[in-house]
Amino acid sequence: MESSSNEFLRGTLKTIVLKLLAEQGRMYGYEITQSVKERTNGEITLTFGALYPVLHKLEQEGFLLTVSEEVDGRLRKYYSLTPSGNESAAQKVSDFERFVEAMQILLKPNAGLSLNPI
Amino acid sequence: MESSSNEFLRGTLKTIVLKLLAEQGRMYGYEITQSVKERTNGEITLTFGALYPVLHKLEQEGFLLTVSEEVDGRLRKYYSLTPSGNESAAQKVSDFERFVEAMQILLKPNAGLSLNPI
DNA sequence: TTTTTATATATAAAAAACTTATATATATTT
DNA sequence: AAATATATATAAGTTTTTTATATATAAAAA
Repeated sequence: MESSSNEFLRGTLKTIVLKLLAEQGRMYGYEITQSVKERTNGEITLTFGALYPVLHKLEQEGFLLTVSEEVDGRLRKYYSLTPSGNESAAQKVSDFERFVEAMQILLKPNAGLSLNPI
Repeated sequence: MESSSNEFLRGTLKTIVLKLLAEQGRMYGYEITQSVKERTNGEITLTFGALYPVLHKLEQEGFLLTVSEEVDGRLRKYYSLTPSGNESAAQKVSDFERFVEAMQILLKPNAGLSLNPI
């Protein structure tokens, strides 16, 4: 099964959200999912069930501010970073880069691996 | 708090274990934790509470075989890959590489980020 | 000689994260 | 009129991971 959902996404959701907001200034939930999908050509897909709890948690932690606006009769909730949210964004991105470097050490091509052995 | 434990490790545990076994042939649990710690200079640390359930799950799924051996009066449980475990290892490593590429698109340096703003 | 550290596996309880399903509602397209 | 796209959100359930605990031997240090 495992659907199209990516197991590696676990633990990176906050990082993605913080970084996008740092870059874009403000975004609403639906916009975040669409942006991630488009920019990664569908490779990474955020589900609403995962995204909204993360947004609420980040807000609780003091990393996000929200402003609700009515657009075309629908309510939109814009999220933007607080100063500590901005710090956290930069920190998490650099933490992720370090983690990936460590993973590359472990996963670099070596003996023993072959997807299609003869 | 968040200890030394890495949030990004979530979702990559199976991949690490499968890849190490693909490379080393066979390893025991303790050896896996030590190997990961040494090779990543302490950047990635696997806890036993996380590792053993993963090993047992991979065994259940038919990816691992175990052989117990007594060494110096202590019991050691060696894990090695089945053919499908070997396939899974290669698959997961390449899935991870794809995921990282997608993440790099999202996290690449752009406007809005500064860890130490003036 | 006793305690601590290193080696070695494992489970249980609890917390956290994530998936899947569901609810609600408007606007646009077919 | 129905389906699709836009928009936010919660609840139930599952999975994953953390933290704590249990057990045991060997070697090193105090």
